[in-house]
Amino acid sequence: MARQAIEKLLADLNDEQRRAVVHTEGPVLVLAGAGSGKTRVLTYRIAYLLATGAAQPHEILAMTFTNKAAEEMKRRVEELLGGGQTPRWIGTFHSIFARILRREAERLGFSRDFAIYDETDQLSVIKQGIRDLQLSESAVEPKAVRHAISQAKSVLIFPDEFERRAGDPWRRDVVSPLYRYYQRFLRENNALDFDDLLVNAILLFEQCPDVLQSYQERFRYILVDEYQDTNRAQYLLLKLLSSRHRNLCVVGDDDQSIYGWRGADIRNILDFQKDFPDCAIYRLERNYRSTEVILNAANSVIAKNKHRWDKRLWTDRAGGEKVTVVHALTAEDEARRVVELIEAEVYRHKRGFKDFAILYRTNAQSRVLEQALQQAGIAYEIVGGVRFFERKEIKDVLSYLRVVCNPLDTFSLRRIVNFPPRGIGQVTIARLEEVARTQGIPLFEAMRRVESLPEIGAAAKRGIRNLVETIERFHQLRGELSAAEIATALVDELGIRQLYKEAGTEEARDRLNNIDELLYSIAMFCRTEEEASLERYLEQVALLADIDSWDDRANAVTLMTLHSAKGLEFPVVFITGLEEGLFPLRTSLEGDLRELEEERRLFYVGATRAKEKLYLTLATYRRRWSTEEVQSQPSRFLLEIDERYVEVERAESFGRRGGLRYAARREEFEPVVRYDGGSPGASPFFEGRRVRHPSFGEGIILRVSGQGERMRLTILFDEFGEKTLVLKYAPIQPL
DNA sequence: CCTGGGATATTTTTT
DNA sequence: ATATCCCAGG
Repeated sequence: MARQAIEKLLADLNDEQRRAVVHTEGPVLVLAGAGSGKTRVLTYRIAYLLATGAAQPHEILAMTFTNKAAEEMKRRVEELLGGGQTPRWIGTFHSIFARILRREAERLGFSRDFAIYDETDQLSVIKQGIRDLQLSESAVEPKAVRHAISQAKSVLIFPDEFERRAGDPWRRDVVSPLYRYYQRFLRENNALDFDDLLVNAILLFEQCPDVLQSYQERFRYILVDEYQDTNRAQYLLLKLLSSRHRNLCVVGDDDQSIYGWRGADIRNILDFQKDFPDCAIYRLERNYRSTEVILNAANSVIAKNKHRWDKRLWTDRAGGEKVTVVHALTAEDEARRVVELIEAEVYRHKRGFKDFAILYRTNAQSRVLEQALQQAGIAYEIVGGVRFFERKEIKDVLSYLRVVCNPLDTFSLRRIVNFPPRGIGQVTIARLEEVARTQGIPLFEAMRRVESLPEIGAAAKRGIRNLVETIERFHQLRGELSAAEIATALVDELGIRQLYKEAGTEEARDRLNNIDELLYSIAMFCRTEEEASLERYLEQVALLADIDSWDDRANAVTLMTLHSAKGLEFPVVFITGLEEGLFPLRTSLEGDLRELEEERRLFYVGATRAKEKLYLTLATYRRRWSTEEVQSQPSRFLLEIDERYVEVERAESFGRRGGLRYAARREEFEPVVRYDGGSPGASPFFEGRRVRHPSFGEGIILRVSGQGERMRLTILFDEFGEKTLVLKYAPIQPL
């Protein structure tokens, strides 16, 4: 490409960015603060490598954290180079190695149709293991076991070693046998979980040096985004793949490491310098995103972390509006106030709804916010939460497709065996499983032999015969028809749409719509992908992140978790639920300091998403799941912000009457560091207050007794008369 | 032996 | 508020 074009490319960058881009040979570590243009460095680096002819598109491997980031990177490289030169190997660790494993599956002794198990699948396997191994069901927490197994895998500890190392009884007698069971189950079902995608890639490379060598040769340049969130297995993969050409460029920020609970290991940055002593280090410390006020406020909080490298982010966007802290009484008030503030911002600064993000620590917080936005008629989009692909009807169809691909997937098979209902109940399934176990064959094989099984009733036999026939027929068709054709024909033949249509309820209509949406998504996939097999579609779905399905062009307010917000930016950001116990989350306060520091980094990530205005909101009263109401103290993060950058709004009254009134006194936050101090503050429930109960309707409080969650209310209901209810158990709402 | 209704337990973040 | 579990009816 012309020298001119290359110079034009480099002209877009500042000095430090440019140095990081043109330093193409050898190991490079880029320490890039929030908003310092690290994605820019990566895309320009790829464009530079291609423009200078240093690399062909297929010789570049780029790892991102989400599929969306990968798409974005491809798009921007194309934009810079005018298309036709897009690297094919840009993606998440999981999708890249899933792809490599499909190519080489046979070398590891499983077939390339392997299923990818998500968390729900994993939990079901573990639950079954608890039953099969006759462990005490009440004493074992499946989630904890899943987590322990996942952690072990991410540092490459397999069942044998796990057993040897298991110190405490829980690991020795519970996790260890379950881990063994779990791995066997996955293998028998031709399935891999997320961790296996990485672990097996390592095993593949270790066992087949020729395979490793071919990929080492191929990938002359390797780039990694969000390096601070990689785990041990990912690090090893990078080391293996880059050892031939040693052109490995990683970009990260230790202050934005927020996936420690998933095995991300900050040591990866330290070890990078140890393993590549000749590595070049570039620091990007100029922030282009936020105002000085926002940046300094965020910096003052993150500075409280002990375990970090000192660095000083700066910006030339001097001044800016102060960060506004909004202290509401209840979560509902908080939501209403957020909506009011959005409306005011739209009016005052002529903003569009897509300029706003509302962030929270837990998905459960989204509901109240959603309701308030709905009432105000503001368009919004929720990222994550109840995921589309986790809805029952979607999982049903996907399970069918999975079984059609891979009949060994007993787990999906069991899910669909009686959907739509075909007269096969638990007893029949149990008997078939018994047959499978005693004969040492997969469940599907047992079902194929149903004719010769006297213990199965005639009606059930007919159902099973039917199911087996359908699956085998579609399994055959896989080669001839596209994924979309198979899915449509299958849904048709099973009468699933019919089923929901006949039900006629609101819920059934939703489900029907979701099915149609799924079929449409498969059709789109077939149109855009080169290799649009059913396997590839299922893989893509399994590896989808919440953020991947976010439509960033819609003019809507975005609601999402702080984790999902990583890497994004918005003119106006609300961080909600800033209460001790919620953010930072209670569990992080009980564990060691590192967990609290990770929460603080999460706060830092959230705050640095804002370009022009940051709001921090909290409520004194919040319901955790449907009934229990907790009273909380302001988050310590609020106290840690340098007060020069903050203004405070505190709601004094309960709302609507005359609007909220505010006092701007920071002392109101002064420290109550413990979460469950339980000082009796203002409760929303007092004599004379009108309230609503879902079954008794509206009423007025006559008497209040007790404190906190044991508070008892005597209420005179308009229609049901006088009743005494315990607040903890009754979903009573103030009006 | 299957089905459906009601009771019960369960929420941290996610590839 | 939702998914899973348990029991009674068909």
